[in-house]
Amino acid sequence: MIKIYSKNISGTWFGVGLQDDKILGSAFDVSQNKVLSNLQKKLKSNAESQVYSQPSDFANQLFDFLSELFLGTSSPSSVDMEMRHLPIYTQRVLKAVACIPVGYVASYGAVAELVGGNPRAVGNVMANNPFVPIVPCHRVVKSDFSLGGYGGGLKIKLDYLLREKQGFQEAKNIEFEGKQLLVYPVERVLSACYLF
DNA sequence: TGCAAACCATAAC
DNA sequence: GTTATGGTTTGCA
Repeated sequence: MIKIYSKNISGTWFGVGLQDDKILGSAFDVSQNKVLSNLQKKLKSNAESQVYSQPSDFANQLFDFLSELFLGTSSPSSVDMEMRHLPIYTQRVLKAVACIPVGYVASYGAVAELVGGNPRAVGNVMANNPFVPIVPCHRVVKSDFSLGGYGGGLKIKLDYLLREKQGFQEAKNIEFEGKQLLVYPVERVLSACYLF
């Protein structure tokens, strides 16, 4: 049985789907209904789910973590995400994107080079990301540093990146499964945005 | 700039 | 099996 919880933290609704204390999916939105329907859509469709009005202790811990992620004050650390039911490729993309640090962005193409496949395939995974914002899909942008797309709308994506701005200057490499991924400071995206 | 074509994993039929 | 669909990229006019 999948347990679904939701909670409002300073104006934003967060939701999680849990199974045996592992996260099956998470979401956020300004509307509670949207969070819930979003979540139901993303969870394993075969299993039954139940929506609870009061968060469990464990769910509350997660919500605190989610809101820190949302504010840009925490890194996507090691929460137990249940993704074994997802296609292998999807899992690889999600794990790779989870490695992009706060304050940096990577392009769809760069991620594709890292895990195989092509940029559109990466975009597809992002579009169906079950673990927002734990897997920071907002940190994946187009190769020309324009935003690309975002499930909740581009404004949400931009706001997110603004909050995460750290003042980094240089691009750097991060490591994933022995390979390198080149990530750029968020500022690169923002300066591209201010042009219009 | 703008457009067309290639790209490739998924989900839906 | 086959097809349609992208949160892309690249090249070329």
